Amino acid sequence: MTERTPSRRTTATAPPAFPKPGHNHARCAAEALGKAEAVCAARGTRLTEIRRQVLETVWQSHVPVGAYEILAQLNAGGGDRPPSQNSRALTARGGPPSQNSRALTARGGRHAPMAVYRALEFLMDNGLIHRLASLNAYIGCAHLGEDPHAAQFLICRRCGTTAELKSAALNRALDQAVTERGFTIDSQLVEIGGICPNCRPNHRRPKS
Amino acid sequence: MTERTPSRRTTATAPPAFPKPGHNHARCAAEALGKAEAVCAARGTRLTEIRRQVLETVWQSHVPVGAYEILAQLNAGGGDRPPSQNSRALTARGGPPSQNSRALTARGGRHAPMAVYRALEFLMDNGLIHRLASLNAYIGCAHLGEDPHAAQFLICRRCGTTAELKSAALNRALDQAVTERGFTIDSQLVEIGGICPNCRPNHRRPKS
DNA sequence: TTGTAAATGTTATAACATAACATTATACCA
DNA sequence: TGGTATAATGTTATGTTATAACATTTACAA
Ligand SMILES: [Zn+2]
Ligand SMILES: [Zn+2]
Ligand SMILES: [Zn+2]
Ligand SMILES: [Zn+2]
Repeated sequence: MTERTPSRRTTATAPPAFPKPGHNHARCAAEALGKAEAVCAARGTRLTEIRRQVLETVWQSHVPVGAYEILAQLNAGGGDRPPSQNSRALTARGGPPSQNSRALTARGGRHAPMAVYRALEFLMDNGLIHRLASLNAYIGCAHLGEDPHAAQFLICRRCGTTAELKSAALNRALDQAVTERGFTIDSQLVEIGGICPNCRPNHRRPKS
Repeated sequence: MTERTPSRRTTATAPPAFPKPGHNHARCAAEALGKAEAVCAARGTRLTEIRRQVLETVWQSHVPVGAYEILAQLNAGGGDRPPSQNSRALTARGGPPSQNSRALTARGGRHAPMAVYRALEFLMDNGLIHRLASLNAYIGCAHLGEDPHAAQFLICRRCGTTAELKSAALNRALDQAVTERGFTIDSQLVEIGGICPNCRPNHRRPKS
């Protein structure tokens, strides 16, 4: 790999900045929902009410969200949820002891876990969300409308914010290292944990 | 077992071959156990009986194994190893292993899940095994004795055989792609699914 | 010996996910 | 429009993976 010289030319892809704390996230979500509609229309699949609700919940932030947390939000009244704190990626699952999930399945909420998992499956099948195996959680796809793609993720262990990376160089390196061993890739899972630029203000930036 | 003579001597970097079906795996396991002893001795940690049993179970093949499968094998007398030097009466409740895991915790097996998870935690902390997040399963570390390292895994979806890769080039590419975004890596998770050379005999080899 | 830290035992439950079948909604055609 | 096939959702139950909390035993050495 050559040295990265910060050339002024805007040749390559635009700088995919890590999601910043103050950004207009309502716009992220609105755009994502809009594109999701388009994707489903193009594919002839139906973005039903519950699927849309789950997708909205996933897009409430750039922090991955677990299936049962989605369920809780749906059952707590769906749309006008309070800006609840991230419960993942922090050391503890702070907060009051969650309700008994078995009780929820019986009666008490409007939806059972199956409803959420089915919606998540649909959204993944249609390339609208990704699952993060290291967290057992889900996040909206940052490259909607593109073909199903292998993605990499950067997960901040402090704030939980997760960015989707689509590095061609990384994919090349991966492909080469693997092919050398006679292996044929079907799927890849790349999840990088660490500290994001927002959580380490005095980080060394590639000065531009 | 078609004896494929290793015709040419490898010239360049020794290709860390994917584990072959007919290889002398008893040797893999024996070596791993031996090195594990050394590692623990060097670190001043104790490779106790149950930890050794779990490590042996993990090393029974190159296919990752789940915690509850390890538990079942332990409780089935899996490693029929004489309990040497352990005066602790093994609370000998004989009896057939139940299917129900909850029953196991109560009574019926010799160990509860906690015992296995604790052993797994110890083995991971000491760099003796890795956890595969995409499978919720565990595999012996292929680079024992080296410092705690970031590893990548190639997982055959047909035979389950999993190889540990330690590609410097891949790590470089990863590091660059991540650093460009101002991210600092703590941990990495790279799990590649696909077909291994043993399961695709007519693959194109880098014939030299 | 005896105190202490490490290890293990024990019980309970949390957290994540799927199987199986019933019911309702939707689309599409006659 | 009505019928019917399919998709979607509801419902109940259970499977699978992992951890919390506290009791007891063991190893080790002062
Ligand atoms: Zn945003
Ligand atoms: Zn952060
Ligand atoms: Zn082997
Ligand atoms: Zn294979």
